[in-house]
Amino acid sequence: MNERDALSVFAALSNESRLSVLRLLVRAGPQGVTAGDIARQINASPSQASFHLAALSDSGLVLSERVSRQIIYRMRFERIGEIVRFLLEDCCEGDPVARSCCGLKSGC
Amino acid sequence: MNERDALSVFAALSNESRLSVLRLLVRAGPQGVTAGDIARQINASPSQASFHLAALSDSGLVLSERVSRQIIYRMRFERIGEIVRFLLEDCCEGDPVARSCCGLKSGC
DNA sequence: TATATGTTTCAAGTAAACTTGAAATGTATT
DNA sequence: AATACATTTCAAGTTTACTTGAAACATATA
Repeated sequence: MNERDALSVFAALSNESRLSVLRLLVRAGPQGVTAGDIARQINASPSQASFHLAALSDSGLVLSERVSRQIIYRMRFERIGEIVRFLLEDCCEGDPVARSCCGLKSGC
Repeated sequence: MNERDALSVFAALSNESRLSVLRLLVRAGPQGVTAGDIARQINASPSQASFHLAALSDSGLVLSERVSRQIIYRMRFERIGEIVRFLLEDCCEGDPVARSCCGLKSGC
C-alpha cells in the first residue's frame, strides 16, 4: 500500500453512499450483494450505484464477480487492514497513542 | 466518532498536501510546527497551507495554539486511533481478516 | 431471432474541492 | 502611532467529484 493507493482508499471512504455500501457488504459476508440490490438498499439509481461501486472497486475495497446477468460485490477486508496499517505505521510511525486509542483488545 | 466525523476525517486524509502535513507533524512530535514552516516544507503558499490546515483542524486531526505571532500545529494521535477503531469496529464489525491484516504486533 | 433483465458507460449539468492573489486580522517592534 | 511579520479570510477562477437520464453492453429466455 503506497501513498497513491492510500489516497484512493481515503477518497473512496469519504462519501456517505459508499460507506453505506461497505456496511451492506460487511453484513452480507462472503455471499456478497448484487449491484441491483446494493442500488435498492442505498436508494440510488443503477448508474449512481455503478459510479460508487467503481470507486470502491478501483480503490481495492471491494471485489466483483459476474454471475450470469448479475454482478456480485464482496467486501475485501484485507484492504481495510492495509489502510489501518498505513495509518498507524507509515503515516504515524507506530506512535503508541494512536495505537492505544484504537481501543482494541489483544491480537489486533 | 460518529459517521459524520469519520467522513470528515477521510476527506481530510484524501489529499496529498494534507498527508504531507500530517507526516511533518508526526516527525515534529509534541513541539509542533508553525503554519509558516508547514507552508514552506510542503511548498505551498500561506493561504494554501491555511486552507489545508483548516481541513485538518476541522476534522480533529490536528490542534493549533497561537504563540505570539505564530500559530503552532500539532498532531492529534488520538484521532488516528479513533478513525482506526471506526474502520475496524463500526464499519467492519470487528472482522478478523481486517484486524489481522493490520500486521500489528500484540498490544495494538 | 426477438425481447427482457441487469449493469455499465457516456454526455451534460450541478456541486464541491482546490488554487490564486489581494485584503484583512492579530501581534510584535520601533 | 507607524511599520513589519505571521496567518487567515475572501472572492474569483479552475478542477474534480457527483448526479441525471439516455444509450450501450452482456446475458438469459421465449
